[in-house]
Amino acid sequence: MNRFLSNATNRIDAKGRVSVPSMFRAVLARAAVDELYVWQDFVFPAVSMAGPEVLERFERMIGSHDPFSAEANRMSLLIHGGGVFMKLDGEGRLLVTDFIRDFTGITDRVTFAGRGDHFQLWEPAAFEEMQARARKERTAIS
Amino acid sequence: MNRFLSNATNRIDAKGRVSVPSMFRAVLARAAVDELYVWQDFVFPAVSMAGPEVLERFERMIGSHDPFSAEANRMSLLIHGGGVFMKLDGEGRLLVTDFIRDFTGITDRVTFAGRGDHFQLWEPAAFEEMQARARKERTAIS
DNA sequence: CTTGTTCCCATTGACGCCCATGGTGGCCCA
DNA sequence: TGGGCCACCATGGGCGTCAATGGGAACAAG
Repeated sequence: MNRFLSNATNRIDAKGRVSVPSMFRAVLARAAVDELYVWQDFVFPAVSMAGPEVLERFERMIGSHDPFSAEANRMSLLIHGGGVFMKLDGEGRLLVTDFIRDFTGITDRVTFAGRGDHFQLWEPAAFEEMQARARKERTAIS
Repeated sequence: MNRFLSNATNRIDAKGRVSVPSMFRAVLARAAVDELYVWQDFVFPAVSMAGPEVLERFERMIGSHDPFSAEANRMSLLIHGGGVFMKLDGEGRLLVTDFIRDFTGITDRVTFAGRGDHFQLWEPAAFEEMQARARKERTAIS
């Protein structure tokens, strides 16, 4: 399946690197993505990653607004100002930068969470708590 | 019949595997499912399994919301972040991962419970208790 | 020169794939 | 109807491969 699914928690090593779960790397490889667009989530204290086509989608969304509107400005601020490009090393690891740490509260462990067309990096406890809350607040799904 | 019915309890072996009851495997085979969508139930401490079409049903449900809404985000957190794909081994067994254990409390035995269009994995005692409670609280069916 | 970053290589444990065994129930045949 | 044979299911374990992790050394940046 060609989606980002499930969650897994990996350790950050002494150099600040963490392995991206192989399942996610497989999805990226299938889409021939080697440079990741990374942005700070708009709702949760998590950092999201996906191929560059997501950035393009965001930009088209901005483009559909009046470029001088406050709305378009806010969007650009989040999408461009709150985003970076990153690449994985030869072993499929990424460097957990301050950009990621400050926004998520991640220290020594990272929870990767699939979100369909992208995946996210969470501080493990924050992810647990948010998922539990989502389960409670859910309006009937099935 | 092409439904998941009845329940059975199997032992987890030293490598953390457990046989899926042949009755359930037969239903999967008839539906030509070889990759299972597995999700953490939204109500009970059980994980559910079914073919990928269930995930697609969930995703259509998300798709009917504004993709940036908190509601859509919560749903995705459960459906994508709380779901995995799994496959059975050549003997029809599945690996009981931490993803399953942590959520269900399963340790060395698994109760499989048919639920019509899907089936669930329970910690045996939790299943007993929940079934007993359902029997009490049932509102007249017929 | 010092610090942080990237590219390699090493290790260990987990997982996938394969084959083996025992036990139970069903089926056939006498 | 009883006995025995056979098939299938649940379970156990070997072994090769790959993922996750650790660390060295070359390299670039300040």
